[in-house]
Amino acid sequence: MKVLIVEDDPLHRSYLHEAVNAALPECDTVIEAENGTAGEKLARDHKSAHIVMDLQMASRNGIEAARTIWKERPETRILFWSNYSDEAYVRGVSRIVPDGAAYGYVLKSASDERLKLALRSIFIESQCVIDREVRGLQQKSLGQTNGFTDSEYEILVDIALGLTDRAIAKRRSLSLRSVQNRLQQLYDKLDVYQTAGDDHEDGRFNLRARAVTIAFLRKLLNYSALERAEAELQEWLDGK
Amino acid sequence: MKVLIVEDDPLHRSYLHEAVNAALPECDTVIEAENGTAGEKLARDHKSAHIVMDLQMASRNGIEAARTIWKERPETRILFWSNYSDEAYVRGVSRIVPDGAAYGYVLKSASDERLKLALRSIFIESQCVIDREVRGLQQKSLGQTNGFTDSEYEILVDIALGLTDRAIAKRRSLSLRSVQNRLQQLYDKLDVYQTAGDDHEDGRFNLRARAVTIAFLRKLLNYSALERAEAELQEWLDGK
DNA sequence: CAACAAGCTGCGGGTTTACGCAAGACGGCG
DNA sequence: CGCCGTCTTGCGTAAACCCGCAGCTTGTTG
Repeated sequence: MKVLIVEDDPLHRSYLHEAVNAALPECDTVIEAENGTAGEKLARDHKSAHIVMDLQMASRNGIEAARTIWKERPETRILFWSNYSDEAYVRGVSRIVPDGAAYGYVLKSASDERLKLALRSIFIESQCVIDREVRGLQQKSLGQTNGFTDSEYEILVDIALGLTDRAIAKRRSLSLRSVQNRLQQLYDKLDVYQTAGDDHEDGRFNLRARAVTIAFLRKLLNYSALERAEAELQEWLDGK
Repeated sequence: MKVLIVEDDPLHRSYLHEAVNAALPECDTVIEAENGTAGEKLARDHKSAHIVMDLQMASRNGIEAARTIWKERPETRILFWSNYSDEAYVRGVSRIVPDGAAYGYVLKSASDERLKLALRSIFIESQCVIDREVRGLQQKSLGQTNGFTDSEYEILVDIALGLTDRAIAKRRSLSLRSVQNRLQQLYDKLDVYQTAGDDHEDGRFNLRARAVTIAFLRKLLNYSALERAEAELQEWLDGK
């Protein structure tokens, strides 16, 4: 059994290496990549079906790498090992995991024990292991309570990219008015109107920009999500 | 001589601990804090004048911690040790360093050697040590070439926060028109108009939102900068 | 099938933005 | 001092945005 570690921080990488050795005696080879691009290549070359992947790497982040790897061989088991549980990451991951694939999401702050357990569960037992904290987010996020619909999230991304209403309408094949409807929905959910009783309309916000800000502060968006969205946008722009 | 390490990743913390021991035999005590708040407290209690500080910590980030520490004792020597050289960080740091203070900025990707050298230079020789890569940014950023004026940066932050033109005008004591002038200046510099010959006005951007996006993608802004700006904004809102 | 909720769309109008034009204000500099 | 560049401000306009109102299309449910 082979395990591929994709992680750009050398300290974390060697820590992982050790953890894998300790948790998986049945593993005979451990290979390492220090960024997403190299990770993809190694995964392809070695046909390795067991990967531990950092999100947030400089060159090509974990989500992108995972997506292409899963596209080639959906049965690959991937354990995401991340510093953060930003909703943006969680959403990004659950968007790309193939049906029935075994994967995991463990925070770097988890104990050695927890990490080892997750390694065994996923790689040996083919079970999904999602960190408790992440799980909470997932439920809230994908359930409708206080969570965002896909369409809401979609426009959020679109305005974060800086598109005009008209451009969004074109991209998503909607009428102008529908786009604006969704925007209002979004504004409601993000509670953008928090001015808390300003008598004289004084410190009003620019709703569109404010929504993006709040989404960022709440980690609904983060750099990585923006980056991916921007790439998709460029693709679309080129396509037509 | 005492050294305080403020760093939330345990692996990095122990690595630093070792590095300090190896580089500074004259150091007899090393204390550790795992977030900014604890770091401030320890710095105060121990009157420690030598600090290694991570930027980007969950609870209270390095820039904030450094600011309050320097406010209390400006002669403190601080070595910032960060994963990234985002312009937002660089600008944030150079904004708070007191006149004549010795400080350093070293990237986590630097070699052991470089780190140890920096530790000695700053803590023993009281010299500033700025990572080459960071230095480059600083020059470009603070020099006028391709860099952003303070007023430009200010307005960038204001629209990123989601303020309206009117609110910005009030906050910065400007006329509406001046705010809009500065915005245009900003749009120019950020090169927001990149649509590269769209015949039929098709995929136009919302300039205001797009500017923020581009700033984020270029790391002129990041989460930490936004967070700080938001805090300042709330202060201002409460104040009047 | 009727009833109803949820989403799409057009119309209309009040506000905010983006920006050209042009008149001061201020700070060097020969 | 007069000239010049930079910054500020007001006026005015076209476009974009926010959003209430209302008619339609669907999918769902009793």
